[in-house]
Amino acid sequence: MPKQTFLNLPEEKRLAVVNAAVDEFADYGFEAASINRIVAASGISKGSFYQYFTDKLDVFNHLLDVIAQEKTEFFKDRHPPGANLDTFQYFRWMIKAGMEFNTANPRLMQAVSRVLLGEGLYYGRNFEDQRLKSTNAMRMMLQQAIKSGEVDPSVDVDLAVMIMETWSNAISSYILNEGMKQKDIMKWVRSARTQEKIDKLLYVMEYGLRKTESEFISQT
Amino acid sequence: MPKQTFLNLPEEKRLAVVNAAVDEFADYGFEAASINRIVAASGISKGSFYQYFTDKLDVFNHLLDVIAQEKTEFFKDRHPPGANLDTFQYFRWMIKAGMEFNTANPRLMQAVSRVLLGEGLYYGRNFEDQRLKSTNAMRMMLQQAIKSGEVDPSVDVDLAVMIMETWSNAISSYILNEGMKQKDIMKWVRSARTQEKIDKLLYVMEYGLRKTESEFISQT
Amino acid sequence: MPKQTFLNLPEEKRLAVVNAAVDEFADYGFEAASINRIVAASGISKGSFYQYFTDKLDVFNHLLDVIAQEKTEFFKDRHPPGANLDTFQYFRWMIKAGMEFNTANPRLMQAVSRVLLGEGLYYGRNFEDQRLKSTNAMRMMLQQAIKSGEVDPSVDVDLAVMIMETWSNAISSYILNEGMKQKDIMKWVRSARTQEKIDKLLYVMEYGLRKTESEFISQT
Amino acid sequence: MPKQTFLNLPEEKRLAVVNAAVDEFADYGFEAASINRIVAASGISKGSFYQYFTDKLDVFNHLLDVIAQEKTEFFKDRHPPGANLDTFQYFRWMIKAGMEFNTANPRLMQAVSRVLLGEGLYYGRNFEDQRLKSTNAMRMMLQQAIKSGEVDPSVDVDLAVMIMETWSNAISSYILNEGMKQKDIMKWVRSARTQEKIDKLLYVMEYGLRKTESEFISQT
DNA sequence: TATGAATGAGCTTTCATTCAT
DNA sequence: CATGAATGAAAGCTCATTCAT
Repeated sequence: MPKQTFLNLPEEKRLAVVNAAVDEFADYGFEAASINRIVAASGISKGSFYQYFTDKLDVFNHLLDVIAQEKTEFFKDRHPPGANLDTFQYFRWMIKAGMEFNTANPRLMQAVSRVLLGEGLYYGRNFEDQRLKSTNAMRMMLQQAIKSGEVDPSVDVDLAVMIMETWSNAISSYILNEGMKQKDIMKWVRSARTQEKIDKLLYVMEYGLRKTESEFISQT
Repeated sequence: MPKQTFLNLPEEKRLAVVNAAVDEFADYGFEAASINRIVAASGISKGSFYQYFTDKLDVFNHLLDVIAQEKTEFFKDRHPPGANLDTFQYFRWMIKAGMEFNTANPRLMQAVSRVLLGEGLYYGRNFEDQRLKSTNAMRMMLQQAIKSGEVDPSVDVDLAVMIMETWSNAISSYILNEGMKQKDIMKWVRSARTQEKIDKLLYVMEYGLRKTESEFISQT
Repeated sequence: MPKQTFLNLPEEKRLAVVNAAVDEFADYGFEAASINRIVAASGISKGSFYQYFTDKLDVFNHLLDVIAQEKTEFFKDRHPPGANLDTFQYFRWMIKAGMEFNTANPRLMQAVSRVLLGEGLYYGRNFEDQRLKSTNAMRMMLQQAIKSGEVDPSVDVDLAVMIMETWSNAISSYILNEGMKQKDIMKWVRSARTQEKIDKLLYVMEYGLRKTESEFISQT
Repeated sequence: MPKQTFLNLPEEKRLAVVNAAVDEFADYGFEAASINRIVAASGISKGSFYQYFTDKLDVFNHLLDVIAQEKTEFFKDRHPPGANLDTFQYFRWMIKAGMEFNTANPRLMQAVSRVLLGEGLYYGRNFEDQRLKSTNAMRMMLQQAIKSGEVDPSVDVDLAVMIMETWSNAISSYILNEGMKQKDIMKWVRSARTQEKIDKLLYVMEYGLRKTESEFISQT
């Protein structure tokens, strides 16, 4: 939650700061990120930094806000292909849309996921809210699917969420790690070969879960 | 590879240093870990530290050695239950044994996995060897299983390895993150509820992969 | 090239830093010079030092700049006595003016020449430019003298430059080393006895070179 | 003056220490030379070092002793070519013999001359004795030449010695600096081109002094 | 509101020297 | 005699943060 002074800034300046922060967190992680380097790269003064943000965590939190805004913008005109998707079809669409989003903002997502997943902050002190928000979405998605009869009500929702979360994170990491090595990440992601690999990964999860729906993930 | 001076140390002192390093890396990650704090916590002088190790990376590498030693010791009397395990049964045993090992050395594993997985070092500059060694073991396990007819030869080995690696890391993280919140981690891991959760996770992967053997992960 | 922050400093403070650096380099040479001692002697904080300069080499480079400025100032009102000097008369004037300059800034010159000549930096990695600029000036002086017919064209320019450089350095060292032992260095330099000694040294070079023009330093 | 324990050492070990010290002083100068590196390179223990020498200065002093010994050995079978050399012929022979000596022990001479000339120790606190011994030799050479009628008694002996010292140092530096860049320093020194250059340098001095003998360096 | 100089604690690393074995 | 572990001071340098302008 940056201070109002930052939000009043002209967009150009604000973007310079955000980009510098993204590069810094992507390259160094949270603990090793240097405010000195961020202000040097943004072209703002050190004094200004402390009038925009209270500390390092505050800048990082702003990146989460930026993602939220970008996501809203990104998904404004993007809807699931049809209304009769079952839960797995919907999840598959969600993952692929997420991939597109990551691909459109690779450094931003790299920065944030490095910190959240990599540095343990995700499961740690801060950001628990952030994570709960995300898993709650999945949980609600599943619960609604159960309610509407799409999914077997005996499924252990918590466990299914954990699997989906793991799967989603793994695919994200794969895209960002491998993709950053490519010349044209967008082209690489959309290539038949990459899409096929992702498809297979999703099928593994889907059939694993389908099988388990009745036999293994039933409540006990 | 710490210097000989360290290896000559009385065990008590050596353990003090290792424990301090474990705590430091577990709490701060690699980049933010402070040698100052390590020496303060070990009760050795800063000069001594640099007679034991060449630098921060050297201490960390020693933790990997310690794990290797502990693993050798741990698995000395622990063998797969029976000789006729199929690959998935073997992987299940491997994961469970790994869980037991992690549970016996939670801080050590937390420190190392935080750095390797979390800080991008694993997929980055250093430690690529370390990772390849681990994935190669899985790949060989699968290949041998295919050769011996246990597993459908149409399986895409690379993809299956990636899934197993993801699964294995996810379970490790789950155990370490959730387990560290418990009063008695050992009791928690061995509880029926936790074991059941892990079983289910493994079944999801197993049935996902089995199904895919013929239909999805076939070579194209 | 110190940072702008240093150049913005009030003169008093800037001089304190420069003087401290001069003393440090004069007393310890480049490698053994301690930034800790410089900041202690200047009364600035260690943090400030690194806001003024990037590193030790940067401070030292600034001393070269200071010399350049001082020289400009010093030679503003000092011109060769007459227009019809032959090359040796000009070189003699140059050396004597240089002596006066050294005498006016003895510690500064001592610091710089100790590092440049003494520590091998002059002939080594850094500062090669600095040296070439100086020898090139001598070379051009000679070449122009040859072109204008003042000096025998058969003179080996490179060798003559080497001699003049050696001579010039030797006289500088003599003045600085012997002069620093005197109570009043200015008085000592201007004394008839010292001036006579310098004159004789210069005559030795001059007659040596004149003689060699035709017989010894001819191109072969 | 190393302790007796060092002198009792087997030659092999003694040489290892001397060579390590030579390399260290040649590469880093006196102030920046590291005893740590010397002991590491010699293969002796740090404790032993302090049983051989009292401190850094002590090792360096030993190098001067080594030079003295080597010189004695070197000049045992080397005598001036004939008995009727005038002073300048003798000086010329001396310089050339010195060059041969330097060429035979380039690193040793480089180490010592870097420290003595370069680091100001020569003219500074220590080593004044060393320098006086060397200039006294020249002074006696000149005085004896005057006494025997070879040289004009009106020569200012002090000044002539200063010139010869400067010349000698300059030639030494030239040989060591340029020579170390060559593949085969011995071959380079003995090449016609190098010898000619040295000859010319010496002629400049010689004719300069001869001219001055009667006219400029006469006592006043 | 913007600035950027100032700061001292902290960083990793190397140092010369001692001393118990 | 030989050893090498131990040590604290000091090295060069970066840090997050404050505050007067």
